[in-house]
Amino acid sequence: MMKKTSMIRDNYLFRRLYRKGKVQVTPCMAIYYHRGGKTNRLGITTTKKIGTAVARNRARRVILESYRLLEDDIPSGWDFVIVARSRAANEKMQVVKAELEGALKHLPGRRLSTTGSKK
RNA sequence: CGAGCAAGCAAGGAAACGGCCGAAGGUUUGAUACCUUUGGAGGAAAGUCCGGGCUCCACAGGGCAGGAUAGCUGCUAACGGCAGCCGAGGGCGACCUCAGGGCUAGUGCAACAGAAAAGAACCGCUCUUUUUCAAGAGCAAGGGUGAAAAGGCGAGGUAAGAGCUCACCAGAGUGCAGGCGACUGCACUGCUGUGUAAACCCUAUCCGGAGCAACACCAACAGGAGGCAAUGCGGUGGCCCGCCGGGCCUCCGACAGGUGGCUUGACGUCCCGCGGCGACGCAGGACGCAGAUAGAUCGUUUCCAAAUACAGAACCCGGCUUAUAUGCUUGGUCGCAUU
RNA sequence: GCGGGUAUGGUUUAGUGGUAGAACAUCAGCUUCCCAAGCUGAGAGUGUGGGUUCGAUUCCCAUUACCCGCU
Repeated sequence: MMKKTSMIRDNYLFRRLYRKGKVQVTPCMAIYYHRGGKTNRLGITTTKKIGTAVARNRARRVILESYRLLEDDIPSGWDFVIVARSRAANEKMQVVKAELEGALKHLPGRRLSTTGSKK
């Protein structure tokens, strides 16, 4: 069933992902991902560049909801940090969800094959 | 009907499915997880410009320095806020705006132009002497400069002039009357060197410092090197005193987790009564009550013509300022038309 | 959340009420066969909106943007 999304809260985890993780960039966000524990963990960063507190809250909510709807289809064992870009606050939730889905489609293939070549 | 003025309100709603945070209750567990019920952002939550509560430092003490305010009377816990009134300015008017004390306490500044920017005389005017040039005396009306020129304007007066005299006007002083007061009215006195205090300053009143990352508690921790020192160091803040504490500073290293504070309070909304022009005060009743800690109110679909602006509590409250789509309400004013 | 600061030509900066100055850069001319360097000259600026004042970069208020410190 729907289980609770576990969140990344500690700063050192964010720093590790920024340093060691791989990046996938879409118009609305930048996704950092790295191998983690048994369950998937998610962190969301909304910087002041996005806008006011209302815009930051909306970007965070939209990304969290997109992730929540896709969570069952994502292979486990990854940590994610999603950095919202300035368009995320204005887009509808379906757009963000489609972008996230498209970006994470690479994950299983990347996990099976050992090729680390970036596109 | 048009234009304009003032005051005020709302700040989407409904349904279905799914999701987030808190509280209470229940089941369960080694941690916890699940279920039910219930509550869950704003008029500015914003900017942090003022004021207060609260906490710690001596329950806050003395002095200096510094800062804030600036018509009067009140309201308030307090205020730089608000109300009423006074004065000045603007508008035909409804009404609006004003840091609105003191340059006859002192000091300073007033570029350029101009004779002169504060106890003024360049061009001038008049009289006397003199053939003339010029010299002496008197005057401040006229000229031009400037943002500002020695009260304004007219008449009398004079050698020429001048508040020298007079009427009106502006200001100042004195007296009387009214008002709690700011101030207003009347009379008298020729009393009249400008502006600037958002220049220094003076006067009056007020202000101790820091801020919930305050502060308190629990858990954990490891110390080493160098330097200074009882006329010293810290609490304590710009300085001195006073009080309290007890060695202090620099570098390297280690730790850097949790709980409380945390929301019931000068509380808000509605109804009603009394006092007050009003701000507001007093009294009664009913209802309501976010408390997170990477930080919660949303996502999708449908309907309502459309629902979209500015924007998200972070210790709390009273103001101010700034941003704001759309839709309304009420009361004055002016103009036109009709009766 | 709390506290503090800055804004001046394209860039780095002076300027304590009276015409806003300098350096580098840009442009034009001279010099050179050409370029560079050098010399001469020109253009270009007070974040925004109000207020005080005769007059504001300067003083006061508001606002915008940016920067810094405190876990």
